[in-house]
Amino acid sequence: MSNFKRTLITSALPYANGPVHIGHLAGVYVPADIYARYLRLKGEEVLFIGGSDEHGVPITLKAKKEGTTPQAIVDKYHGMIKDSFEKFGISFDVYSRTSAKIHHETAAEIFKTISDKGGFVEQTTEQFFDSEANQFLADRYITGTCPKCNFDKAYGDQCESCGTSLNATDLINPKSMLSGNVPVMKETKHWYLPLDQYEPWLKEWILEEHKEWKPNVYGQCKSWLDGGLNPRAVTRDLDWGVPVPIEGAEGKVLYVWFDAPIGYISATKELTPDWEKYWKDPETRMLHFIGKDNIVFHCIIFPVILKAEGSYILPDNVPANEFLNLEGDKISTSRNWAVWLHEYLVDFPGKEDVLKYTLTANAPETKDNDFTWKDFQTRNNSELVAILGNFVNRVLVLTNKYYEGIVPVAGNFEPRDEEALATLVQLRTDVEKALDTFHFREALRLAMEMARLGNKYLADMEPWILIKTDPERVKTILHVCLQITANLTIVFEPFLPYTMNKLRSFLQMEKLNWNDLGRRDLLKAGDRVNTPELLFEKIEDDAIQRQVDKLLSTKKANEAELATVVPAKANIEYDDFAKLDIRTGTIIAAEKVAKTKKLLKLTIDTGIDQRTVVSGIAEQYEPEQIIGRRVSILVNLAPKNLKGIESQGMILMAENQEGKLVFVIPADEIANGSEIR
RNA sequence: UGUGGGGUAGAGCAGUUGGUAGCUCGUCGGGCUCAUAACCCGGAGGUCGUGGGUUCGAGUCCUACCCCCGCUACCA
Repeated sequence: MSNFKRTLITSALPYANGPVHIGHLAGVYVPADIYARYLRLKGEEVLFIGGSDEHGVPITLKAKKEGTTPQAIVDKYHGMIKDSFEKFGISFDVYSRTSAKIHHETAAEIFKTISDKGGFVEQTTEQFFDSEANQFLADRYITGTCPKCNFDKAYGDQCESCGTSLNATDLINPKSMLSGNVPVMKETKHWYLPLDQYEPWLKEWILEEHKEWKPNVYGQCKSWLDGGLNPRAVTRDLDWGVPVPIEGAEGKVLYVWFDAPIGYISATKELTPDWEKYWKDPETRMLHFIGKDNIVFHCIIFPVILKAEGSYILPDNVPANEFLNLEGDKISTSRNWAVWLHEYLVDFPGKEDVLKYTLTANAPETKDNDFTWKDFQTRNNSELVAILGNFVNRVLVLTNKYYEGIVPVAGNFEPRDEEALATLVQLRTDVEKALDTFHFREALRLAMEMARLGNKYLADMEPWILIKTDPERVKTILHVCLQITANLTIVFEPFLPYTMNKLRSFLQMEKLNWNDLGRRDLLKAGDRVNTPELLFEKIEDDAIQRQVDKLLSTKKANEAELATVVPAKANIEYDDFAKLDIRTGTIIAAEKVAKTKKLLKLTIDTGIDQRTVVSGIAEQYEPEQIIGRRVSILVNLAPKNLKGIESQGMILMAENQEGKLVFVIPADEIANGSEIR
C-alpha cells in the first residue's frame, strides 16, 4: 500500500433516469467522500471522480413514455443529481456525464483499440425485433407464456412463476412490452468480449492476489469465476448511446455497461490533460466505490476491458457496500419509495452533515441495513447534539465564562490530564486503521469516542466546583478541554465538513492537517475563541412525523395506482368457456413445499375425489389458516409436475395489480363438486 | 433454479488467527448541575437461526437444514 504515489477514487455513476436518494449516498458517495477527504487531509495526492451514466434502454423508454427525447431526460436528471451532490458537499474533483463529447470519443477510442487488436468476437444471431417501435428487444422486454408451466406473464429471460430460465424464443405467444405487438425474428451482428479467455488471469488476479477484498466482493467474484465466464455482448441495437466506431456497425451503440465505467476515464480527461498519470502509472492506486449490484462490472468486466486495451492500470480494491432499505422496504425509484436528496435539502436545510452522519453510522457495510426516520432523529439528538455538540458547547461556555474567551495557560499536567491527552493519540491510530480498511462506521464511532472522552473528562474534573477552591487547576483543565475540542475539528473533518468549518470558526482556527491530530498544542494560551452558537440543533417529533406521513402518502398513492384495472382480453366463443370444468371444493390439507417461497401443496376435496394441487400462494397464506376453506377449482386442467409433486388442477384466485391474491368462493353454502359456469 | 452476503440483548450493529459474549440507542437506578432536560456512573436484558460433528474448549472450524436480502434478471 505504501508504494503508491497517488490515489484515484471512482464512485459509481448514478443512472440519470431519476434523482439521487439516500441509498446512493449511503452506499457509495458518502464513503467515497470520507475516504477522499481523509487522504487529502493527510496531504496525499487524490483524485475523486464522479459523473452521470446517461445511456441505456431504460432512459429511452422513459423518454418515450414522457413524450420527450432521451437527451432531455438526462439533462434534467444530470442537473438535479449534480446539484444534490454539490449541496451535500461530495467533494468530487470532477463530476462529468457520459453524453459528453469527450466521453463518446474516449469510449469509441477504447473500443476501437480493442477491436484493432482482435480483442472482440463478432457473432450474428437472430433476435426479436419490434417493427412498430423499430427496435430490437432485450429478453427482459418480451413477455409471453412459459412453455413449462403455462404462466402467461413469463419474461423472455425467465419465468417468475416456475423459476425456469428461458430464452425469449422459448416463449409461446411472445409479445413486445414496448408496443404489445408480436415481435419478429431478425438477424443482427454483435461484438462480444470473450470473458472466458480471461478466466485464468482473473482467477490469479482476484482470487490469489486480492484476498483482502471485502467478503461480499470476493465471494461474488469467486462465484462468477467458479461458474465459468461466457463471452458477453458489448454492443446493442439502439439509437441512444455511443455509436460503435466500426464499419458495418451502423445503428448500433456500445452496451451501457461497456461505456459507463469508461466514464471515469473521460471525466479524468475532462479535468486534466495530465490524466494518463492517474490511469496508466502503476504507482497510482485505483479504488472503485460502488454498490453490490455493480460488483461484477467493476471486478470482472471493466478490468477485462482495461486489460484488453492494454495500457491501463487495474483497481487495487473495490469496496462495495450492500443496500440500504427505507422503513423496512426496498428503496425504489419507480415506486417513489425513497428519501430524495433534493427534497431533504429543502426539508432539512443546513443539515447535510446530519444525514451523512446517520448514513455512515448505519452504513450497509456488511449487509443490507434499514434507514428509519426515528433512527435519524435519535442519532441527531442523542449523538450529534448530546455528545458532540454538547461537549463543544460546554467547553466554550466555560471558557467564555471564566476567561472571557481566552485560552488559559496550562499548569503542570496531572496523570489524569496526561491520560486524556494520550487517548487522543490512541484514537487517531484507531481511526486511521478503520479508515484505511474502509470501516467507515467504525471510524465514525471512534471519532465520536473523542467527544465522549471530553464529556467524561469534564464530568470527572468538575471545573465548575474547583473554580471556587482551586482556580489555577481549572485553567489546566479547560486548556486540556480546548485541545480536545481542537482535535475534534480534525478527526471529524472527513465526516462532517460543514460542521467542522463552523467549529473552526468558533475556535478561530485554520484548517489543519491530519498529521496534527493528537497534538496537545493546537491552541496556544492567549488565543481567543468566540462565543459559541449551537453546532447541532435538536430535531423535534413533528419534523420526523412529517417525513413519515410523506412516506405513508407515497404508499397510498402507489396503492391507488395499482388499483387500475387491466383491460379486457379478446372475446371468446361459449364453447371455449364450456371446455373448462370448474367445481366447488374444500381444502382439507395444506403444507409448504420445501425450498420454495411461493408454493403450497394442497389437498382438495372436489366432491368428485380428493386430489393434490400445488398452488403459488404461500407468500400470502399460511398452511394452517386455509385448511377448511372453500375454493373454486379447475379440475380438468392437465396434470403438471411442480417440484416433484403432481398438481391435478388449479385453484381459482382473484389477483389485483399488486399481486394480492384472494380465494374465489361460492357466496352461499353449496356441496363440493357443484359445477361453476 | 444457481450463486453471494447475512441471521449475536427491545432496536441497530461489532466480534480479527477457536480461549470469560461486546458497542450505540432504548430501558431501570444513582450522581452531577458547566452544558441543547444535555453529561457521568452502575444495573437489568443473550440457549450467538436450528440439529449434528471436530476439540480440553466453538459466535468463531466442519456438516445438514430453516429464514431474510441481493445478484442471476441494466435501481447504489
